[in-house]
Amino acid sequence: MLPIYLFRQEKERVIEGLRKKNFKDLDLVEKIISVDEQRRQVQVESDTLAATINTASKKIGQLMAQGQKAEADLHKAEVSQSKEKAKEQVQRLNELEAELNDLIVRLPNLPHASVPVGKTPEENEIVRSGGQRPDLSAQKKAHWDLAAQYELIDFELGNKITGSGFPVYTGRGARLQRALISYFLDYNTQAGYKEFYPPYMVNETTAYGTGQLPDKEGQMYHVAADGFYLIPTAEVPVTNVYRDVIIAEADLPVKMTAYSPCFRREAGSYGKDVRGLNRVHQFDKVEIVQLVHPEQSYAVLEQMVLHVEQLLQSLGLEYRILRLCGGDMSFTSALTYDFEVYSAAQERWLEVSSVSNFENFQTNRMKIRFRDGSGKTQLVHSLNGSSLALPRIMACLLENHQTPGGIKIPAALQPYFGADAIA
RNA sequence: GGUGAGGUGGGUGAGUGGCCGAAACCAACAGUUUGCUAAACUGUCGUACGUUUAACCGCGUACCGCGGGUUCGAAUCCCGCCCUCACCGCCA
Repeated sequence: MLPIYLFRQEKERVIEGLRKKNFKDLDLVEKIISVDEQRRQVQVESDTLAATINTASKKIGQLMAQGQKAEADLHKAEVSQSKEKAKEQVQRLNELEAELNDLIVRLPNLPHASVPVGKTPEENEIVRSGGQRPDLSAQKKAHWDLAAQYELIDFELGNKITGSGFPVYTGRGARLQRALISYFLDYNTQAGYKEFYPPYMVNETTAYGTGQLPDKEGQMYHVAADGFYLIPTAEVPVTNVYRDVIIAEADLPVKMTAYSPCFRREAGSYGKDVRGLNRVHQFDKVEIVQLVHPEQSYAVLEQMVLHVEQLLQSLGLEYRILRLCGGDMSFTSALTYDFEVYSAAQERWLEVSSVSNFENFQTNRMKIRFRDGSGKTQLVHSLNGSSLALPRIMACLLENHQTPGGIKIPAALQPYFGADAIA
């Protein structure tokens, strides 16, 4: 959520940013400013009254100690009266604070200056592309056909055991999953990311911290009996590692990576583009997260993009990098780069990674701070990205590296997979 | 699931109604001393909101797991909840 000082000091910038993000309800900004003013006014009154009660109470204590009971009783009566009023004010203050919070939480993050203006995915900006489009003139099968042919993934079995969107990987398909996870994690730890193996269920506070709650409640699986949520991405538990922590400036940047399965209900997205591995309810992903000094976050974002790009290159896949336009960005992001890989058999681009700078939008909520040179606490900036999401990578590996004689495995993966082809 | 113990500042831990935002020790930071390091000594050392300010300082308020209650006054007493630890039971 946006820090309140932005509204007081940079109202115009807030409005301009919201507009770029295609946010409609701009009246909220004025409402927030007005509620904030009320809140401060009430706090001044409330604090003043509390101060007089506190001094009076101390006075009573002294009088009692001196045995001046009658005098003390006089003050007691006074305090009793003020107390009721004080209670009302505290209640009013709490109401205003809650109202303010409810309002601010509804506003998305402000986009960075480099974010293109636009409303739809068509208006995203292609930053660059790379890799080679394969020649599939000899054979061009979609990944679900290849998966069936080599018995790598059993979608029907997933239906039987759980339901649609829960594929079962078998044999060399399962092995390839494991190989990808290990490869990605090793690649990240070699770049200095500390590996985490987080819980796959989180409590409400944690889900709130990264912004899944209160809005995206319907997107997560909920374990009602215990009040837990299945994580939609490792970003949720991993970023929350530092919730309520003041990090020493010398310890920045904090670099973390984690593999986890991701659970997404994908409510409302049935029917379209869901064939095979294109969209599933449970999938695997390796995530990278960084907590950095505010002045460094955009340089770090570029580093992370390069990091993911090189990983993609090592898999021999054709890719392109998009800078998302204001209307297509996520609620929490200030700048997002999407990575898409070309699915040669389906002849379409599939998103396999999304790398974002959230600035202090997440850390404001989670109170992740550092102490700067002058001893003051400041919010750090948080960033994250996928490196990478497995199902679509798997789909593109199968499709793009297929030959009539089998599926070639990229050299970087071979040590993990234990063979150079699936034949 | 059962029984018991407990949640206090970065850590250990004292504090059973006012002199407590909180002792002491450790850690950390700054300085003195020192050929360097270490040791010793001195000092600083929670967070948030508000107020004021160019900014600091200062001042006010709140916070001793969370939420209520009693009282003029609560870390301290009462009630509810959450969590942690130990042991037993069950189990991978």
